[in-house]
Amino acid sequence: MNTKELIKSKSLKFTPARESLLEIFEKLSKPISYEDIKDSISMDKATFYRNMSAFEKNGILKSFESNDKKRYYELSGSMHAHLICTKCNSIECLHDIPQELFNDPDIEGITIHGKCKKCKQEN
Amino acid sequence: MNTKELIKSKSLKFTPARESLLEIFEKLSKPISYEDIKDSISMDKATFYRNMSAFEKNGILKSFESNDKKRYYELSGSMHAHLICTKCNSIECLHDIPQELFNDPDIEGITIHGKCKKCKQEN
DNA sequence: CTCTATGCAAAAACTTTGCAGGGAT
DNA sequence: ATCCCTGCAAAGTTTTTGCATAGAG
Repeated sequence: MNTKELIKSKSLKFTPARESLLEIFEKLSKPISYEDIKDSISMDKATFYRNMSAFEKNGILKSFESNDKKRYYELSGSMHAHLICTKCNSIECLHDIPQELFNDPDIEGITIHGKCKKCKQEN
Repeated sequence: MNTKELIKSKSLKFTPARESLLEIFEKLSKPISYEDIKDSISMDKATFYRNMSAFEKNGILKSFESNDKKRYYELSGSMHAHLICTKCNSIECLHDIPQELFNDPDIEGITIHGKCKKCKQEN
């Protein structure tokens, strides 16, 4: 299903703003905050957040709050854990976390707090 | 080590504000936000946050950002995971998480996202 | 044509900072 | 007496809301 079909399948209107947002999410495939992409999208922050909200409500995206007080959004497809660096606040997707953990239907997400590779070296 | 000794061991001044804060943390032993206790402490929010910061810098407390955009603080003693409810944002300490996970010195904290007991029933 | 989406500006929610006065050691 | 701590008010940061206009279906 392409971007247009995905959007229309949720009875949402297909607009340039929404198309560009989903393309960015598919291309980067990592959690993204408004701050991360505000310079590469040409839309007001209200539009960004309202679309995030619409996408999340329709199951296209999921989101979480990081340690830097920003909300991060990502496509809701793959189940994986996140590592949030306790020093630099960077976010890394952990695709090699024991998949059994996610077999528990009660677990919707896992976040590990620790140092990222870069900050670990600098210690 | 009592409250006074703990504070002085960090070369911090022992004040009524700090004493009452640590007593609350010891009594409740769960993650606490400013909102949670603002009515039961008689101190300005600036004092609360500045003391949280001082305690955290000295290893007395640790903190994390929850899904409700509030920062939660707790005593840094025990290693346990947290369950943050994806529906009501309540926070629960999970003391029965496989302790092996915490043997990895790189793991400083674990957060599980899912429904709390109460919200699970209501589904 | 109708209803949703967008931009702009203002508000909201939580935390931090500046400054002057007060208190611990 | 010296610094650190505190309260108050103002500013900072991120996200949300109100309202008028534009655009999708």
